[in-house]
Amino acid sequence: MVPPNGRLPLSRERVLAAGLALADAHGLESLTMRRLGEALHVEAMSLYKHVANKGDLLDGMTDLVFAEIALPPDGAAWRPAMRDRAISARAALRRHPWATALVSSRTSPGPATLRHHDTVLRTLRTGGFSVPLAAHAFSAIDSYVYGFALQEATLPFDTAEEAAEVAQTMFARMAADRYPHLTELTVTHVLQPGYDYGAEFEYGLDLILDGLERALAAT
Amino acid sequence: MVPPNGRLPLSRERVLAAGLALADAHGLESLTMRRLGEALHVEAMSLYKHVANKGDLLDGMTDLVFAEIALPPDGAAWRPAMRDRAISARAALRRHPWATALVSSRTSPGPATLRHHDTVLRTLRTGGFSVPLAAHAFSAIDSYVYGFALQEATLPFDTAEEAAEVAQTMFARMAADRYPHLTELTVTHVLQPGYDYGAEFEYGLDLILDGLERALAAT
DNA sequence: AGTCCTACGCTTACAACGTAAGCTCGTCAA
DNA sequence: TTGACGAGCTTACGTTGTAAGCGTAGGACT
Repeated sequence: MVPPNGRLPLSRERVLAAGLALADAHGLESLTMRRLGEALHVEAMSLYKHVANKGDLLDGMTDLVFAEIALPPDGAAWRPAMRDRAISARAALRRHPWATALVSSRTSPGPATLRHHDTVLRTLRTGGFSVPLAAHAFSAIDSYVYGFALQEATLPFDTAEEAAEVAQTMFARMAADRYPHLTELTVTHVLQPGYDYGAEFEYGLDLILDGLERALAAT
Repeated sequence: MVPPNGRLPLSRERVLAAGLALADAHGLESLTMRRLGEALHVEAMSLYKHVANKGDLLDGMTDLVFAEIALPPDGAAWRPAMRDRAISARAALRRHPWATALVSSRTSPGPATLRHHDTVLRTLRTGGFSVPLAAHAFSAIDSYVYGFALQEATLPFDTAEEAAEVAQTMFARMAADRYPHLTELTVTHVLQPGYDYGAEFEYGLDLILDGLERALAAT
């Protein structure tokens, strides 16, 4: 099993994991076949023995991210289940910001992705949702989660200090009084100590869950 | 003004517009500097007289898409204003599917983008929203719109017939009974004649607006 | 009229990318 | 012992973004 020469052999899993690590560390744009090979102490072309092409690599990485999302246990109540899964999904997309952009460009879902969606639907259906209402719920929640992750990934800062710095240079460039309300929001809210954009997530999520609960009750 | 030789001169506007047209017609991945030059009957390097680099080009194109979104008129009631603008935004992102992915990778907003955001905030504030509640509303609606557009852009089909075809090959590959609820949803709902994923958009949107209205009333 | 400057488009060149084609060589079954 | 197989390597090609510098036409000024 273990080869007598020093290094353990490549495998699809090792390639995907290394790709994920590289994208996490230095961004998706710096994930090239040559650099990925380097990280694995292998020539670029050797990767093609385990991955059909770069698209296949990205598909596999995307599926790995989906596999990190916690799935609701069998028989869980729909509302906490949806809430937990949405929070878990956002956390996964936040750990791997490049993945949000990939979701849009890669069209063929992997097994973890399919399993994920199927479990969500099961939870809704056993929670009393009709098929059309389950479709509504699924679409609304997923759109919100992806969209939030997309915006979060776009923010060019992670900490409050960085935010302040960015806002500073932004306003310097844009003549603050041309966008008075944007300025107001930034100065009196976003730049306040303790502000955390991530906290917005649960507010909007609960807005949607409230609405779905009402819609379900009206059935 | 008009040069004596045949062709009218390049300009940043012409370059951006041609880029947008090319991306619309053949997808973002086929937008290369050489092809863009060809479309304008110019060599690739000439474009750099009007655009700093490809990133600048993409930023400009993104801002053009934002400029297509209808802004609420002064003094409009917040709820119809938010509704119309969300619908208009989705329509613009649907016309230019590549733009949704760009929003995530491009960090520096253009003037149309800033103006757009500022107008939205103005409408909310004059509608009675406090700054924090306006932030909540802004974040929730925008996340939903982008997320929906992202999912819509991912769908590998445009018409119901194409959808049926795609579903067919997908299920053939994935052993239908491994994902029973996904199968149920697809067969009894998505593949029904007249199904239109786009219709889901307004359902989720109204869910959010209902919630915001309630939150505002509770102030 | 002659001179110069400035824009703008063109040419050439290069490093980095994804990947096709074919090679090498260690491992193991027969 | 042999022969096949498969993982990793080498080489090579076309395409990409863009740096550097050239040519030239038109307008401004003397």
